[in-house]
Amino acid sequence: MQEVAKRAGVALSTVSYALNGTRPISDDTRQRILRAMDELGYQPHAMARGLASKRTRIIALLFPASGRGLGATALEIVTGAAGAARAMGYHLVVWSTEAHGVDELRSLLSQGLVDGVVVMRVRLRDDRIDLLRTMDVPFSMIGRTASPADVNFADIDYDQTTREAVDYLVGLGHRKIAFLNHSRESFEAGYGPSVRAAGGFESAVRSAGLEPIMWLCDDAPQAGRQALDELLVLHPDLTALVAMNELAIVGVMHAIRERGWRVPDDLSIMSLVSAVQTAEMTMPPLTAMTPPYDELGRLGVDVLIERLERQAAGRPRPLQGLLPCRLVVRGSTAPPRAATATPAAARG
Amino acid sequence: MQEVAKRAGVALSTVSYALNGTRPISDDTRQRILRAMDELGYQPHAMARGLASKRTRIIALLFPASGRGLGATALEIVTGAAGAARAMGYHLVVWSTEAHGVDELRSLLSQGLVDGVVVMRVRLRDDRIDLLRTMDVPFSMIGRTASPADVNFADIDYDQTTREAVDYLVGLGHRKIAFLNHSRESFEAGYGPSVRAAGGFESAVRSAGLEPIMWLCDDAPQAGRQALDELLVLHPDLTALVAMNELAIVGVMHAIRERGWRVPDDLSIMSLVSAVQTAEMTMPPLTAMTPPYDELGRLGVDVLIERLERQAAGRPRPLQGLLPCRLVVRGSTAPPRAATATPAAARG
DNA sequence: CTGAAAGCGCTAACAC
DNA sequence: GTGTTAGCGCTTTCAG
Repeated sequence: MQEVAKRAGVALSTVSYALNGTRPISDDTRQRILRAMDELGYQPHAMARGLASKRTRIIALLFPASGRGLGATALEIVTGAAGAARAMGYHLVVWSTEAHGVDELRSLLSQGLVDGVVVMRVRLRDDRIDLLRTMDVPFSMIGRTASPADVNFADIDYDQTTREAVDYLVGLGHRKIAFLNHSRESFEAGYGPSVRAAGGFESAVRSAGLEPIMWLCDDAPQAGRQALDELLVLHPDLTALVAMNELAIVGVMHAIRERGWRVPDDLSIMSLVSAVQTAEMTMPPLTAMTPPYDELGRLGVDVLIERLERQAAGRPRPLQGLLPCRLVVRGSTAPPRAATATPAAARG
Repeated sequence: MQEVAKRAGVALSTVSYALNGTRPISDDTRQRILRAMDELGYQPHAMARGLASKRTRIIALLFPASGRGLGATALEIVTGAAGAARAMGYHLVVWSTEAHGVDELRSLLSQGLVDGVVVMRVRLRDDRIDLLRTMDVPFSMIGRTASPADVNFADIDYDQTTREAVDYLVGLGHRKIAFLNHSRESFEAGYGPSVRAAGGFESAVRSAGLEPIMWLCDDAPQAGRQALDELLVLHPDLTALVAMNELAIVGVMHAIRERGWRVPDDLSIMSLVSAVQTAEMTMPPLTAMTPPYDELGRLGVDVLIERLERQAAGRPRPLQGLLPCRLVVRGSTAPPRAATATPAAARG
């Protein structure tokens, strides 16, 4: 740094100011400094900066170690988060502390390595969030706790997403649409996605003048099969199904085939929050509301850094971003058959 | 730290030595120090340690930003790597520099933030590896370049994995087994997995006294369909198929259904390097050789840290770990039908 | 804007 | 083992 200063013909402290923008610097001087840095291939030493400034420019991403149930999903979030951090001049460390619990998180935080934390996969009641609050560590969430009023977060707009899915099906002419939600446990536990999607479904269906049909279903092929059978007993005139559960959909589609029906001719299927990769693993590929997971990761980091840099003094109001899923039409949806004929009769 | 020393009744430097194990310390003293640290809730400051010791205890994971083609896979590697790093007292930062290229990587490395790098998804010829070599940054690879002789790496044992798959099918009684490999381009480019799997297939099949049938196929349902049709023209008595390509398998299975055949009765299907999540997305779920991706990530970190800590002076010899996939039998494989009847005739 | 200087919290060398 | 001390490479304050 001394060398840079010398080469640019300025004081060492001026170089520092130019680097952090801590103090205004004339454009001419800044250019000279930047050139000097370039010529010498100078890169500020991250640790020294961190030690001196008490701002490490490192943030942590807390993610679930469990893995199952969120393969491609979580990766996209990580990718998006890493990209956003990088773009803002931050580094992203990953901490998968779910296994080791809150104590480990506490000790990690005490090391002073990170300026803030992005918490993935928050639960409605979340120890990690409580800890972050009491330790007064800046953080943002991807997802929401039960009471996120004063916190920066990024989440999927489940309500809006479900509405759009229903609207699309209604637009195709469907009048009898069922919603296969997550499991009963998660719904009754108040799990955000389940609850908000249910709300969106009901209001969208009602405003189309239809009757809401919701079914709770575990995420397994066998559960999906059974759900379809039961649904068709109660509503034999069903023409479309919206589902939150990818593995359940596999079962549903198989059950449909066994009846001699076809997707989408006899029943349209729509996957609700489904990553590209899984939507294309079925035959036909699934029309889906695809979540912008990378943007979600990006936004999670953005709101944290916003909090870090601009909300340092006086907290204006939390930044909360809701991202809707994007409709991707593939092969599993179509207008319903003529209402007069049942599928079996129609083909028979 | 001063406080810890005071409370334990020792010198500040002794606390430091106890912390890093830089110098032998009596058990009694160590216990007193540890207790004092515990009581005061002391945590060493990561950045200060890093600055003073020139060892940051942070390593970077370089991963492909591209995302597609490796959803759940890559996540498991990240998870495994993060866990291993954590267990060894390291932090893991993620750098997805593929987009920004080698220049960005260079500047990242110059910041002195990391002690070493784990490179994911290495290509046969890889700029990133070249850069790491010239900058003399310790690194390990997950996967292999063309000439990995002197480097620490962790990779899947494709050869062994393919052998085991073939052996399993031969054990079931199959005598006519085809191998659906990756695309022609990747095979001809010498892409490691394609080439090594092909080698394993050929040698396993030959040692069972059978004829190797390999087909190159893009990773898309349509390509899979076509491949199956073509294969069955040339080898109508095929009873089993081993495939590297998950999306191609989707097409294969669909083509089989359209012929009125069933999996596994008329044709056994085996997925070669298939994550759990995708293997369970089909009906029937796929018997697969499942890669231990989390262990791969873990091992990648382990061999890097080994290099960092023990190979500091005098490089004994590189640590190179090959992990075989694990056979998971699901519903897509079975003994072949009696060889005398073709499937169609058998059912007709 | 300059130049000098005091840390940031630790490591590691030194003399004892 | 102890106690002391000189940095690590930067930020930031201070007087000019």
